[in-house]
Order: sequence, then C-alpha cells, then structure tokens
Amino acid sequence: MSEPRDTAFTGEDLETWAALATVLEWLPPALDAQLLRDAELTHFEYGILFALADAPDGTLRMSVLAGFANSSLSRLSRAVARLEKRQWVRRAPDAADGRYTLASLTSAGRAKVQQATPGHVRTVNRLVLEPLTRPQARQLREISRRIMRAIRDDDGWSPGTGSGSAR
Amino acid sequence: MSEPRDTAFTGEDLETWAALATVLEWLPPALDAQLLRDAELTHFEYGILFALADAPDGTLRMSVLAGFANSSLSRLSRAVARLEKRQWVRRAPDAADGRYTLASLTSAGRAKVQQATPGHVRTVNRLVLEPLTRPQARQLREISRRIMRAIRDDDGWSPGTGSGSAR
DNA sequence: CAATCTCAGTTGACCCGTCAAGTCAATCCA
DNA sequence: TGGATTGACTTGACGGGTCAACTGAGATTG
Repeated sequence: MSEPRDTAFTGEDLETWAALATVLEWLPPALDAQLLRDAELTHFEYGILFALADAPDGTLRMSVLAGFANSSLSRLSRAVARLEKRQWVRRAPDAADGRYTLASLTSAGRAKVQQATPGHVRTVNRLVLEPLTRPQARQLREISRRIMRAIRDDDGWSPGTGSGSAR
Repeated sequence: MSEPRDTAFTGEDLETWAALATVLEWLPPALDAQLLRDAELTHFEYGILFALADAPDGTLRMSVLAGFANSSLSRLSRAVARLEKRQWVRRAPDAADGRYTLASLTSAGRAKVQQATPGHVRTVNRLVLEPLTRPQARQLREISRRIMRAIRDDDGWSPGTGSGSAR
C-alpha cells in the first residue's frame, strides 16, 4: 500500500512527517515559554545550570559543558556570560591549566535550578510523557534514537563544535 | 517499575525525554543545513514557497500563509520580504479589499521550489522515515499527534498569531 | 629558550526572530 | 458624513545565534 520512498511522499509518510514537523515547531517554544514564565530562564540556560548542578563542585570546563549542552562554544560563552551577569554562574581560568575556563554554579545558581526544576519536569510530563501510553513512550525512545543515529551518520554532520575548524 | 510522574523523572522517562530532546535539537538544523547547502533556503522559507506553489494561482493572503507556515505575521512579513528581494515572490494589495496583502509565487519562485523539493524529500526520508519500521512510523504519527494535542490544550498556548493581542 | 603551533574561549559583524508600536484600508456608528 | 474602531500587515528596537577573526596559555621544536 505504499510507494518507493524517494522524490515524493506517500500520503501516509506525508502525514507522519507533517505531524513530527509540527511537534518540532511547537514543543521547544512551549517548553521555553513555561521556563521563561516561571523562572525567567530559557531551556538552554536551564540546561547549563542543570548540568553544572550535577557536576562535582558544580564546576565544569566550558568545553565539557558545551558537550553536555549540545552547543557550540560561542553560543555557550554568550549564555554563560548572561548567567554570570545574573550571579548564577562564575567563570575562572583553570588554575591547573590556564587554557581552560571553569564555569561554577554559585549558591544562588544552585537555588535557582532547584526552584526551576519541579515546574519544568511537570511540564515535560504533561506535554510529552503523560499523553503517551507506556509502550508508546518506549517506542518514542527507540524512534528518537534511530533518528539521532541517522543524523549522526548522515554526513559527519553533528552539532557544531564551535566556530573554528577550517577543515 | 516506575514512579508517579511528578517532580522527578524515573530513569526510563528520563531517557525517553533525553532522546526526544536530542532529536528536537539536531533534526531542525540538519534539515536546514541540507536546504541551505543545496538551495540556499531555510526550511521556513522553503515552507512558504511550497505553500504558495500548492495554492491556486500561486497566490495566498499573508495571513492565510502565516497559518500554513505556523508563523507569526511579523516573522512571515520579514521572510517574504527576503524572498521578494530574491524575486521568488511578489506582494500586492488585494484589489478586492485593500486591507489584505496577496503574496504570489513568481515563475522563478516556482522553479525554485521544484528544484529544491527532491533533495529535501530525500533528506527527510533518509533522516526520519527510512530509519523507522512501518509500525514505528505509524506510532510516530500517533505519538506526535498526542503531543500536539497536549500542547494545544495546555493553556490555550498556540504558535503566536502575530504580535498585537493584549491579554 | 625563542619561534611556532595548537587549542579553548571570546568577540565583532551580521542575520533572524520577537515584541510593541506604527500605518492604513474598510467598517461602524452618532 | 466624519471620528473612532478593527484588523492586516509592517517596522524599529532589541535579544540571542552563527561564523570568522582574534587572544592568550601551554606544548613543540630547532
């Protein structure tokens, strides 16, 4: 009941893609909206604080943090600058090797994550997990992983490592 | 094997969410990258041209187009201005009612969509559809719809209709 | 022990999106 | 008929992201 997957979508595939595309478009803003409203934090900034909160001493090298946040170094640099201005993060050169920069959560920053987390978790549950049956959640995990793998294998494309890299 | 879904993720839910979050972060840039490389078009701009190409006379009111593109009117206005500068779209006030603006595909614009479509379709197939089994694709459609519904019902939140709208 | 290289991180220029304030045509009353 | 209103865009100011320099610390090498 369906055609070779190439230069045109079959009706079924088209609907699948349209549905996923809509989620891709709506979910991130919806998540951002909740965090912004309740904690004045973008999802990306929340992710930074959350990663730091889980790290020993609440401290991580910028480049490692960029890995956790799936972010280019330059994006991270600007985001951490914002968080620093709000006193939730501090930066200092690594005493052991001055090439690295260590980002650390302040205690105000730790308080912020703790305050922001429950609402965010509830939102993810409400918008993503609760609408699904258990088997669907399990499928979603597997589906997502397959798509991730496809993207990673596609052409060596992966989230920017930063800026440089002239090949 | 799992807990009440509230202030903390169970391991399983955490993995599901982490996997989906990664797709949310990687897939749109991957799609954009292909279109940008092969057609110098963002996914959003492509969507505009595509919607116009499907419309009678290749013409649509800006506000209707905004609906198709899931976009605020102001975002659309800027994007169409870019497409107009590249001669793929023309704008003119609706002769029948000067409050409306009609956006029309030029013939160069129609050629552009036709040239860009096959590569884009192939990319969506490669990154999303082909990695999945048929039942998974079907599940993904249902899962996406459930999430869409949850977002829409959440609090009346829906993609911005534009800017105005106090309240 | 300099000249060079490498690599982490920062920053300037620019692009795109949002929000809020215009603009302007049509319509609605008074 | 003319002054407010409504609704469809458009636009200025601004925030945040990317890319491509740039900076500066440590490793490498002659």
